[in-house]
Amino acid sequence: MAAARVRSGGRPTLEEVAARAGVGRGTASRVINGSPRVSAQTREAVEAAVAELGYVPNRAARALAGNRTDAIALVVPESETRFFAEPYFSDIVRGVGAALADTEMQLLLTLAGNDRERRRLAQYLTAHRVDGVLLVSVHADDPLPDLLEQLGMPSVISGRRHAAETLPSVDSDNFEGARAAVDHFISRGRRNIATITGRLDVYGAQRRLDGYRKAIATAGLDPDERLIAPADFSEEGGARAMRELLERRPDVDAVFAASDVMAAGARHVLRESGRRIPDDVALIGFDDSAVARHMDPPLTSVRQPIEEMGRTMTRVLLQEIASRSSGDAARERPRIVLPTELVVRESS
Amino acid sequence: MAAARVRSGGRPTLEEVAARAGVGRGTASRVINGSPRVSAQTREAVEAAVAELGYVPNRAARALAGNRTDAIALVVPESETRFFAEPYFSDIVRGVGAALADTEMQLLLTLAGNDRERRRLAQYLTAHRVDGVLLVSVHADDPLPDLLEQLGMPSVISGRRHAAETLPSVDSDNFEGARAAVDHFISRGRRNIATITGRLDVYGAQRRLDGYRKAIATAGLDPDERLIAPADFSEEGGARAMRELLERRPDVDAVFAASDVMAAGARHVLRESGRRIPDDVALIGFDDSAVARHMDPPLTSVRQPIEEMGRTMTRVLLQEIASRSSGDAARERPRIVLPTELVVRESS
DNA sequence: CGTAGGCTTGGGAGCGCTCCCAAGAGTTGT
DNA sequence: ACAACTCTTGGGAGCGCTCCCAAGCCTACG
Repeated sequence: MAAARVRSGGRPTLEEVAARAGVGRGTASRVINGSPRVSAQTREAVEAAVAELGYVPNRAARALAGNRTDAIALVVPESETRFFAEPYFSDIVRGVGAALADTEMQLLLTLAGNDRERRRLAQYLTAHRVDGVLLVSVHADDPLPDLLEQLGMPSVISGRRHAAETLPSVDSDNFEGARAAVDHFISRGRRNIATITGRLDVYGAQRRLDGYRKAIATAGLDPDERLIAPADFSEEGGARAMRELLERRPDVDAVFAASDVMAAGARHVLRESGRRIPDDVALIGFDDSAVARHMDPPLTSVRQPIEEMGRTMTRVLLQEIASRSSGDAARERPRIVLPTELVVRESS
Repeated sequence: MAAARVRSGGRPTLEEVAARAGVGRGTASRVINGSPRVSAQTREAVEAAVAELGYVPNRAARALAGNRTDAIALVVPESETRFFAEPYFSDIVRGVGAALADTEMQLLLTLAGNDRERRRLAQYLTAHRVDGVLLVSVHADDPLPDLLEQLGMPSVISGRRHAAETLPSVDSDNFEGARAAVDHFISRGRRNIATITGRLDVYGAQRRLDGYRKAIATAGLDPDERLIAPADFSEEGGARAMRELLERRPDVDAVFAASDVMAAGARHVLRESGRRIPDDVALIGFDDSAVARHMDPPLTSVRQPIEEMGRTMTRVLLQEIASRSSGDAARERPRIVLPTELVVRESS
């Protein structure tokens, strides 16, 4: 009878498991936490009791007694949720989820708005709510990372804020991705290669521009600054930048846009100007999002391993947490860069 | 000095706040939880102490003592994460986040895989991990909803499993959305209107088909079953269905696809067959996703208020939780349906 | 045969908070 | 002047678990 398994409305406690197994509370705890200091026989008895009672440890009690929460937070800037909506968000989450699957860790999702809110957030996160924090899509002047660092909260950042990032970070190889895109143009005979950049206060956007420049220089092409149009990652910004480009260098025959969405804006302007893609102007984007696959013609794009970034960030964070609690104070701060990949479609 | 604010490595406790304010622990607790049974003067003193010490209540202790967690879980079927990736996931999350913003509630993200995993999940969720559950994108035969219901866990489901949904639910008006799409075709003079359906074991897909049928019937058009092609929400399925349609009724002049992704597949086939959109065949999708905006030509689509669904689900859940704890056992199960909207673009 | 040391084991203390009872203070009514 | 209430307040008990100390048993060694 099911009723025999539970006391009045409650779920079984450790105490009950211990009683059922005929051992003490401490011993039962040891078994459940996988301590080696238990005899095989006792372990079996406790495990049987756990199974029979359907015992699941009470997280709150554990957290209170053990001074940890077995939870990590994924902090997403609210303003950019839509912006990064595309596959980004769900892919990151899938990666994080995968890395957490075999763990007891829970994932807390936190949408943080403005800077004031983020400052308060640091307080809350530190007040024993989570064991660690995953920071996604952080701006150069975000106060949160530094606050968390000061408060001693294990944290990992996706991308970086700048070249000298102090937090453990997991980034994709924006530089090489951009370079591969431009090299691809060059290998197909393009010579007047332009780029539309993202907001250059975002480190990744800067790196993409660096990669573009490097490829142009390596190929011995003329590094004309008029071929570089700054934008802001938006479709409209991409369109505007493309118009400038056409005006300054009507002979442009290839455009590397630092995001698929900007490429979509550029495509629109190119069409309006009567140019064919890829015949007259080749086009490459960045992100390999759904937009790229469904564009007409399908857009060649630089793929970032988003899901793997999520997985890697999580692994790094778990290590960070583990090393923190085992007292190795002076751990190396990992700074991981994952490779990007050029997905060639019909726009180039 | 910052060090003066904290004891050896720890954060301030209620006890310390009480001492600082010169009151008892119970009184401090009352102030922090907004009980009215405190004098204005005392309240002020405690609030000052809270501010000075930067006190933040310890969640674990609260959860343990209060037998609640102040957290709700958002359960997302892992297999469909990619499928529903589009705006869906992030929009739902944004809605949920917005509804939770003024609350102390935390959002737990749970990716659940297969049925076995979901069964275990019910155990875990019930073991005092969360106060309530938000179920997103649930199949008709998912064991989780019933389990949660049996276990007495407050839950809200997005969409429904079938017409006789027993859980509180928030759905969009699939029926009217489909009807509006078909009416739009009719008002523009289309007569041979086909539909590509989603998996019909998904209630929403069934309702979209019902709406299509209703519109056809109301307009007095010939309800030819050959104009109905079943698919599975995938791009490839959409393409296959479109091929069948063209074979059975080459004179088709309008297609309502039950998802944008299927519409993209259909578009491909229509192009291949030499038909122009919308001149020869008009096309409407469902979801109003990024794919729709970037398709060529931009796709007319039925927009669902996803973010609002997230917000509403959350509100309903919070009410459910509140009523549960205040003991109104026999509460009405809300079943909310939010309106959809036809976003007209160039494909129709 | 005595003692040191290794394994297991039981259970006390305590994590920080909420709940609730009882006591003190102040009011009102008779 | 006293009983009957109401409003505040303090603090004990206890939520379920982990940590850790001490005790009980054995085995091994001098």
